[in-house]
Amino acid sequence: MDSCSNFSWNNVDTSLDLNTKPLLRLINDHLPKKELPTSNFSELIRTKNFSVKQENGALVEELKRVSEENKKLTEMLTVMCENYNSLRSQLMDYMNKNNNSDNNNKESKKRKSESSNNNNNNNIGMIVNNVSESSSTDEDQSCKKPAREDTIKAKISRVHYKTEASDTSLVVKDGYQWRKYGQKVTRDNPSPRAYFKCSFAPTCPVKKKVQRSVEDQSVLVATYEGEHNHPHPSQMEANSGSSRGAASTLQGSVPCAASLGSTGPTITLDLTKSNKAVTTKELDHDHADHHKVSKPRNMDTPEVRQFLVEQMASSLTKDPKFTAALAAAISGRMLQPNQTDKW
DNA sequence: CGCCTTTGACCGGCGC
DNA sequence: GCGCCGGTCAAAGGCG
Repeated sequence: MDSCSNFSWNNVDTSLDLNTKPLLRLINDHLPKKELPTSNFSELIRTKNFSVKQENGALVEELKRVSEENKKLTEMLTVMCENYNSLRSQLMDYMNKNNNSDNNNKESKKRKSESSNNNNNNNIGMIVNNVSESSSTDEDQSCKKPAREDTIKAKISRVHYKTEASDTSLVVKDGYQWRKYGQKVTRDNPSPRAYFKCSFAPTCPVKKKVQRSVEDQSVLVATYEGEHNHPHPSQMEANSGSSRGAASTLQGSVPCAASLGSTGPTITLDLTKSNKAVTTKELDHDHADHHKVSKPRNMDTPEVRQFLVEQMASSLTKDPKFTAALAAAISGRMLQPNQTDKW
């Protein structure tokens, strides 16, 4: 959240303007009309004067009541906006403190064994601090992950993959080729954690850990460490003459999508359908060199479209600029009902 | 035969 | 120093 998201509701006229115009129209409709024949005016005065005055008075009273209600609502909105701003500032302070403490923890806890791997990632220059609701286990471990002193921590991104609950494998089809080198049952999570290295290792230092979420067993939490120093397999194939440009668009975006959101890198991919649609057998027919690579053949499927739409919607809703602009637009619409035809 | 997964052993950091 | 724990290694076996 940056200054752009510092949307000040106080700058917006929170007056609700509760349909006072229709009310005035209603009053005018009940008021004596100019075109009344003057000859009948005195008679009309006698017959209708009392009822009109009575109705007029009632409408004026209602107008006063609505105005008071409008004022109260405006005050309530003002209070809410003030509370919102104060809460937001408190949240910002809290997050800043957490980030500082996390960085301190990461620097204090270090293991020698992986320092060399991190050397290869210094050029990445991107630290991802995840605030994920379903990955407290990894959260704790991320504090223990190695971080070289006076160097930038390796890029760590976490991706949530939605899979079928019946799918017991810890295979995440992210398009890259992985070699499993270990599996452990951790203390905080009864589900085993699988350790993968990129098949291009030791050239490529990227590792990933895959573990089912404690809260939702159908969600696979994949934690990526480092960044691939080689092209995405689908991109390699595209470069080598394969005419599947759309495939690289999607698949290459998966690891990178973690940095899409400005508020947090964690994304969730629903692979429930794609798991059925894409099998390794299909891929074997295409390229034996990448026989375990997940590679959707038809990138124009409804699932892919939905995924792209969700990704775009997710990135938009996570963008504070967008939400602020949306809030301002809605406020403007509420305050300017005459311009509704422009929507 | 080569590559992969499995799985028990081992390593190293950390807390007590 | 010891035990716990997460992470890694490497031998054995499976598979195409």
